[in-house]
This record gives sequence, structure tokens and C-alpha cells, in this order.
Amino acid sequence: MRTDERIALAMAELLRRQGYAATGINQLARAAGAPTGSIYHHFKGGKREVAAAALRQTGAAYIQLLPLLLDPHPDLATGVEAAFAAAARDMESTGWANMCPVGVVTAEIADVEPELREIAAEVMQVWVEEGSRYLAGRGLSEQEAHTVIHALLAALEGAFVLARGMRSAEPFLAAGRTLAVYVGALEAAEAAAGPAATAGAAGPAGPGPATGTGRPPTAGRA
Amino acid sequence: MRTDERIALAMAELLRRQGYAATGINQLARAAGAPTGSIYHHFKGGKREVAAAALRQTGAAYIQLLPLLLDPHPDLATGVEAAFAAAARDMESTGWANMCPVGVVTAEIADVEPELREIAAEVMQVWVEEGSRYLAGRGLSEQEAHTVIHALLAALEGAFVLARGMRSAEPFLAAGRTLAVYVGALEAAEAAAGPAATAGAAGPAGPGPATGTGRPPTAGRA
DNA sequence: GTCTTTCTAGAGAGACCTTTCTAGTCGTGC
DNA sequence: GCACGACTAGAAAGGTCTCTCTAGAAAGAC
Repeated sequence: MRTDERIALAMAELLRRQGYAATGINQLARAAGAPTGSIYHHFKGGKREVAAAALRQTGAAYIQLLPLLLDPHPDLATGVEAAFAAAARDMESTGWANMCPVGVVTAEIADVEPELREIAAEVMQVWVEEGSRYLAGRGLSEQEAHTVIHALLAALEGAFVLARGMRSAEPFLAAGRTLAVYVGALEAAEAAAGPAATAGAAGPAGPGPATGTGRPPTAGRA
Repeated sequence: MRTDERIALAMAELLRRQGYAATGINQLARAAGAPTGSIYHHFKGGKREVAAAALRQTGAAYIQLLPLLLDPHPDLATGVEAAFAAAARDMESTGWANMCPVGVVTAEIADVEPELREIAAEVMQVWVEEGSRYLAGRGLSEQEAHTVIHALLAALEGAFVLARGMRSAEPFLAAGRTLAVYVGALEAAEAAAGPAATAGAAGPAGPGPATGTGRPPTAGRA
């Protein structure tokens, strides 16, 4: 493994656990098994640039998990619930420490480090784009895919935070369940409207003009 | 306003914007308009103790918003969606900076500062307890109230993070919508089962044995 | 008034941080 | 063999951080 890769990886791991400000260059050097000088050789921009590389790397890796976790499940709703349960197990097995570095850094220093905030925004934008493309491929309308991926990412990042604080899987399980119900209702509506609506004119108009807000029509409100 | 209150308040504000590690005692002193010595006079435990006070204060204030935001809406689903929309507006009006300090600190240094993590956990536990009590008072079963409050808090904290990074209200709006649909389906089911089910034997068994997982029965899955 | 407690005020100590800088080592092309 | 770029190695500079310490002001009891 190349030294610069080792450095970025070690940074990602440290960001996960203690954030940006608390992570020092010397600590990073120890963690990566590299001297201080090497860090500045590979990353002229210093700590900030290492963090940027770590964020990009982690971001790309995270979004690849989406198809990996959802493809095995023929219906999306079950897949979503299973994915959140898997995330919960992963968190627990790492002692509730395995946060998403992108979320940590964004929460921590979005105002103080505008450059890193921009990189985090790019990463998140990719999540939204690739995620909604995947969901659209699974039969959701473009508009609904957009809504679901935003809600899913928000629920996931928030569940990380709550689970980490409370050391409990509950936030993941509850978030997974509510999202699964939402997605399940969407799928049921699509199925009821017939597969032509999906394969054919799956425009942003959705299932019908009466539900223009993008709500699943089966889950009516009082 | 007392000096110690001013210090804790300034700390909360700094935690919101730049997290714990990046916030220095001198910066805190400047922000609070108090000399360094005063901080250590009022908070013998130093920076950590100030942060602890700030977290407790903010946590208590946050959960009071729940009834304030939801009471005006006769049905819970509309209220939830409106509350998320309000949070989005608030974030935007502060330049996407108005994070929840509890979430920031938890994400940032849960591993490095176990004492603060425990306080964050206490605060979150109170959120869950008071929140689910409120939701149960609004007609949800105890089990569903528990699920909804966890999902709601996760979605909220996550939406803070995503919105802050992307500078977009979308995460709030999407999270609000999915949760509103979930809660709306619950309310519809309760109404269909008759008000006796709420006032009477609203045990953990839920609306029926076939939906023992706590899912709203109207939002069926394919 | 005087005593006592509480709080304000900021200088200073000692540790740690990021970054720079100088040497030295390894590997490759000729 | 020799030169040269890429990289390793860590010491040192200069700054900032947390926390301690001493001195003085304000407020209340008597």
C-alpha cells in the first residue's frame, strides 16, 4: 500500500472517531506509520488536504454500498429496512464508533473550514445523484427517488449520531422501519398503477395529479 | 444575565458552529465577555464542564420545542411536516449554521471525551422519553410513539448535517414528508379502529396480531 | 465602618500544535 | 559508477492551547 494512501486512510479512521480539529498531524503520522515530513511531501496543503482526500475516498466508498445492500432484496422496502439493520450491527460491532467521516466533519467545522465543507457538499451531491438514479432504476419516479434518497441519507446520518451517543441500535431500526413503510407504500402504488407507468411515461408527474406532492396515495391522512 | 449563564450560552453557540475541539477557552472568554479566570471560577472542570452545562441547557430547550411546534396542528402528520419545514427555514436564516450542539459534540468526540458522551446520552434519553410521552398523548400507541420519536430525532439530526453541508432545505423537507406519511398512516389506522383502542387497551400488541412489528396496516407492502 | 465571600481580571507556565527545514536513503536511468 | 528525483526521517521554530496563580473589585453581614 502506498504511503499517501495509508495516510489518507488513517486520516479517515481518525476523522470517524474524533473529528477534524482534535486530530493532530503527529497523531496522524503515528497512525499511518509515516513521519511528519512524508505527510507534507504527499499533501502540500497539510492537514486540510489530507482530510479532503480522506473525505473524497470515504464518500465514494459509501455510495457503493447502496446497490450492494439493496440489490439482494427484490422489494426495496425490505432492502431498506435490512440495510439500516446492517448499519446498526456494524456500528455496534465497532463499539458505536464507526461514524461516517463526512457527517462528522460537516457537523463539526462547516463554518470554520469552508474548503472542507465544499468537498463534503460535493460528496453528498454525488450520494444524492447516484442514489436517486439507483432508486429510479428500482422503479421509483424521479421525484420520489429524490425524496427518498434525501430522507434516507438524513435518517442514516442522524442515526449514526444518536446511536453513537446512546449506544443503542434503536435509532437505526426505527429510521429503517419508517422509511421502509414509506417506500413500501410507493411500491404498492406503482404495482397497482401497472408496470406500464414505470416502463413507459415515468415522468415527474407521478401516479396521478391528485398526489402532486409526491405522497404515496395509499397512505392517506385523516 | 449571570456570568456563568453567559459563559454556558456562549459555549453552546460556539459548539453549534465549530464543535468542541476547535473551541478554545480564550475564544469562549471573548465570546462571553468574561475573562479566562471567571470561566475557571464558575466551572472548576474547565472547558469540559462548560460544554457539559451547555449541552444540558440546549438539550432541555430543544425538547420543549416539540409540543410548541406540534400542538397547533390538530393532526400529527401535518404537524411533523410543518415542524421540519420550520427547522429548514431556521437553518437557512442562520446561514446553514444553526446545528444542534448535542449532535455536533456527539459526532465529534464521543470516543475521546467519554464524560461528554454520557451527558449527550442523558440528554438524548430525555428527548426520547419526553418525546414519546408527548406522542402517546397525541394518540399513538406506546410502541409506535417510541419508534416515531427515534426516527424523528434521527431524521432531524441527520437533516441538520446534510443541510449544513449542501446548504439546502431538501433533507429537511424530504425527511419531514416521509415521517408525516408514516405518522398519517398510523393516525388513520387508529381512527379506523375506533377511539376505544386508544383510550382503552392500548397495549404493546398494537392494532392487531398480524401487524405485530408495529407497522401501520394501511401502508401494506407488496 | 470592617470583615468575609464571591467574582472579575489578566499575566504567565508549560505543553502541544502545525508547518518548515535540512539530511539522509532508496530506486532507477544511463 | 554516477546523477537525480522521490521519498523518508525527525529536529526545530513559532504560535496557540489549557489551566494556574495572584491581585483587586463588588456585595452583603454585622
